[in-house]
Amino acid sequence: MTAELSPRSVPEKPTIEGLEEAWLVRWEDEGTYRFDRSATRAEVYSVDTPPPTVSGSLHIGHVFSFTHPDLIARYQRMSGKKVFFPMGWDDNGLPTERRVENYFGVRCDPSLAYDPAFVAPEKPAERKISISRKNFVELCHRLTATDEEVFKNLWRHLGLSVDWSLEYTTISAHAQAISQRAFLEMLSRGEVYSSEAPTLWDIDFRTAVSQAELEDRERPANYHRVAFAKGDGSGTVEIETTRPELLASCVALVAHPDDERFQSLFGTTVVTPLFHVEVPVVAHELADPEKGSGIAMICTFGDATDVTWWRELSLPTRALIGRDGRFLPADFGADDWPTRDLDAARSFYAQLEGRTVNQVRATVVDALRESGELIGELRAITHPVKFYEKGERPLEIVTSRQWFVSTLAHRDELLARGEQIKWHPDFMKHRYKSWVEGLNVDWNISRQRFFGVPFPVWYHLDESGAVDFDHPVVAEVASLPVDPSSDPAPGFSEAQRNQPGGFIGDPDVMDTWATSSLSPQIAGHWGSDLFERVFPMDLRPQAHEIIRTWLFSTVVRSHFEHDALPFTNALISGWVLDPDRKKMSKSVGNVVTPMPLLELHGADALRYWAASGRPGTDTAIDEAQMKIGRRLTIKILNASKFVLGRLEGAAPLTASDVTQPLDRDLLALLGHVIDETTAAFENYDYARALERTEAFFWSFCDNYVELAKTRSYRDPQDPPTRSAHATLSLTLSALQRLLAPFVPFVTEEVWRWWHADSVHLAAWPTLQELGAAPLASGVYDAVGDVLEAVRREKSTQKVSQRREVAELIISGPGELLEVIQAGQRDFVDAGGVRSVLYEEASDFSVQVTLATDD
RNA sequence: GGGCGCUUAGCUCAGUUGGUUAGAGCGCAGCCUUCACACGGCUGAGGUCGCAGGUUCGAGUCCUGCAGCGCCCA
Repeated sequence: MTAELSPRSVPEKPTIEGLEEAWLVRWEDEGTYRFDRSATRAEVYSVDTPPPTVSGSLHIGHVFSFTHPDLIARYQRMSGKKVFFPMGWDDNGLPTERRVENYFGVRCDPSLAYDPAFVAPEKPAERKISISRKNFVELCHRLTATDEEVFKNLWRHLGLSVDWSLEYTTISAHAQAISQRAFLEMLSRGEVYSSEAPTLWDIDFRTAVSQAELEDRERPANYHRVAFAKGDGSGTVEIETTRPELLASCVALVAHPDDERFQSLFGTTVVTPLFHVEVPVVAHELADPEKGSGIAMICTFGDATDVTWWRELSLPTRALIGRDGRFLPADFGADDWPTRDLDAARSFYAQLEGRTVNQVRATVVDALRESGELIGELRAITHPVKFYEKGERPLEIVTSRQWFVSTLAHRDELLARGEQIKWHPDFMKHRYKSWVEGLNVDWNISRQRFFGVPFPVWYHLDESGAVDFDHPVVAEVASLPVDPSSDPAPGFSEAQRNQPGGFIGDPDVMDTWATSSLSPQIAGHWGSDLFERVFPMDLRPQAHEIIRTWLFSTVVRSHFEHDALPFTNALISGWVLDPDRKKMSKSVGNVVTPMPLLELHGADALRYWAASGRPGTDTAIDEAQMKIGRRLTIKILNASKFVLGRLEGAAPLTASDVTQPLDRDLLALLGHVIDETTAAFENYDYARALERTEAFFWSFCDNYVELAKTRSYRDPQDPPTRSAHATLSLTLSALQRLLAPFVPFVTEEVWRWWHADSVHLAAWPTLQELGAAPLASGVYDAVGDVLEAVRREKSTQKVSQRREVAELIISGPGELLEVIQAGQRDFVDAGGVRSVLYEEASDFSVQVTLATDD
C-alpha cells in the first residue's frame, strides 16, 4: 500500500473543541452510515438494536450499553461489511401509559366517548381527569414523540453510527401490522390460543401480567392457626394460613401423601369456620410438611400453587377477588358451593362483599377470634410474595380470558435454540437456560390496557348475545393494522357491534414484548426484500436483565415464524453502577443523567469509558476514566500533527522504504497489535482491542517518536530518513484506524488532515499493508531499555532530559549488544549521547555519565 | 434450595493454552517550561494475587473445600 502523503490542512494549534458538532453534520451530509440497500446477506452485518423504552428516564447506562454495539458496528463497517444499524423506540405499553397519566394528570376510561375538543391541562390537576381511550392514546403519541427526540439527541451526540433513515417505533402502523400479522400466523399454526384461566393480576394496573414480569419480594406476614371441624363431628383439624381472608373460597385441605400425621384424614371432609362449607382433605406432593402445621387450605386462588392443586385435583372454583382487588358476590348454596348453614354464610359474607383484601382479613380474623376458631397467637414470618415488577401491591389471581403463546410445549426446542446462540460473555447462556427450564405457564400476551397493539380478532355474538370465543373472526392480512374496537369485523357492519347476532371486538392489547420480540421483523421490514438481506441478524446487543423477556421472546417468535435463530451473537452488557459500586435506582436517587457528563468530557471520552467495560461486566461510573479518554484524544491530535508535519514535502513512500532495524521491529509489533485487536473484535472483546491499541499507541508516542525524531528531521532523500518517514506514516495510519471505533470524532478529524474520505469507511488495518517491512528483532525494546536508563539517570540527578550524556557504557551479552548497536544512532540522538562503549557481560546494565552543565 | 460471576498495588482493572524477578492507568512522590503535546513529558515508591488444602519440576492461572460480595432461577 502506498501511504498517502499530502497533508491537507494540519491546524497550527489543533483542538478538540467543536469537533463533535462539525463531524455530526458532515456525517449526515455525506451519508457515512447509510445502509447499502442493494447488499446481499453475505455482505451485510446487521444489528438488532434494542429499542429503548422512551418513557423511561435517560441515564448513563444508556451511553454505556449503546456504545458497545456501535464499537462492533464500526469495526465491521471498516472490515468491509455493509452495516445495517437501525434505531427503534419502544413506546407502546404500560410505562408510557403511566408516564402520560402522571404527566398530564389523566386516566383512561374506555367507557367515555371521544372528545375532539379535549385539551390536556398545562399542569396535572390534583385529581386525575378521566378521558376516553382515543383521547388517551393521542396523548401517549404526543408525549412519546417528544421523548424520542430526547433520546435521539443523545444518540447523535454520542456518535452512534446509526442509519437514521431506518428509525422505527413499536407503536407505528408498520409495527402494528407486523405484530398483528405475526399473531395471526401463530394463530393459524396453533401456537397461540385463548383461554379463560386463573391469571396473575395486578389490581392497580388492572391487567394480567406474565411470568416474565414477576418478581419475588420478601414481605412480612402472619401465620394464623385456624381450626376446621371434622365432617363427622369427631374433632378439629388445625391448619396455618397467611391468607385467612380467603377462607370463604376454601375448596379443600391438602397435605403431603407421605405425611404420617394426616393419613387418616385423607378421603374425609372438614367444615370451614364461619361459612360452614364442607371440603375434602386431599393429598398432593406440593404440600410442604415443614410449612406451617403441615396441612394447608386450598383456596381459589391464593397463589400459584393453589392453581396447580385446583387443576390437578379437579377442585371447584370459588373465586372471590375481583379485578379491582375487592371481594365479589359469593354464590353460597349453589351446586358446587354447598354450605351447612346458608344463612350464617350469607349474612357474614355480606360484611365482606365489596371490601378490600386487608379489610376482609381484619373482619375474618376478628370473627374467628370471637368464635374461638383462631388458635393461639399470630406467628410473624417473612416470606416471598409475587409482585408485578412495576407494581406496588401483591399480585392476585383472577380468572379471565387471555391469549397465550404456547411455550411450555416447546421447552426443549427453545433450550436447543439457546445453545445455538453465541453468547458474549459465554456464561450468560445460563441466564437463558435457567429461565426456560423454570417456565411454568405459557406466555400470556394479553393486557387489559389501552396503548398497545390490539389483537386483530373479533367474536361472534349469538342470538342471545353470548360470546363465541372459540371461533374468532380474524382480520385479513391485507387490511392490517386493524383496531377491532373501531373497525367492524370482516363481513359485518359497524351497526352490528355489540348486537345479538353481531360481533364484539377483542378489547385487549398485546404485551409490549409481544411486539418488541419482533424487532428483527419490524426493523427489517418482514415481507420485503430487505428482510432477506438482514435476517437473521448478526448481533443482538442488550442488557442481562431482559434476557428472560426480550431475548427469550424474540427467540420464541423467530423459532415459530422462521424456524431459525433471530440473531447469531448476543452481546450482553453489564450494569452501570454508581461511583460507590451501588446499583443505580430511582428510589435511591443515585441515577446519573448523561448529558452533563457528555458536555463536560466529550463524546469520545464517554465512549472510551464505556469501551473499558467488558461484555457482561458491571462497571462503575468513573469520571477519572473519562478524563483519561479525553487525554487520549488530545494525544491523538498532537501525535498526528507531529507525524504529518514530518511528512510534509516528502516524496511518495511505501512500505519498502522501511529499511532500518528499529523501524522494521516497530512494524512487527504493530502487525502483532493488528492481529490481536482484529481477533479481539471478531470475538466481541472490544475492551481488549482498546487496551492493546492504546498501549501500543502510547509506546509509539513516548518511545518510537522520540527515538526517530532527530532522524526524521534529516535530509528526506537519505534512506534512514525515508525509513523513519515511511514508518511514521504507516503506523499513524494504522493507529488512527484502530482507534476509530472508540473515539470516532477525533480520529475522523486527524484522518481528514490527509485523506479525502471518512476514516469510518476506510479499510481496517491488515498485516498485508505493511508488506515485507516488519522484521521482529527486539531492537525496539532493547533500545527502549537503554533510553529508559538514560532518562532514569537524568531524573535521579534532577537535571533536564535535555542534558547531554558524556559517556554511555552498555554491558550485556554479545547478542544483546549487537541488537542494541543496530539502533545506536537513534538512542544517541534521543538521549544526547556523546560517546558509547560496549562491554560484554552476563547481565544487562547501562552506566550513564552525564555531561557537566554548559 | 439450584446455578452463574467476582475477590490481583490506596482506587479502577488487565493478566489469553500453568513457565523466567506479577502488569497498566489513576492517585501519590520527585524532577523537567524539551523545537507534536503543560488539556504535557520523564522517573520512582507501592502487591505473601480472598482463605485452606491438592495436582505439578513449576500455580494468580488447573482441582477440591470454605468465606465474603453481586446476580439469575425456583
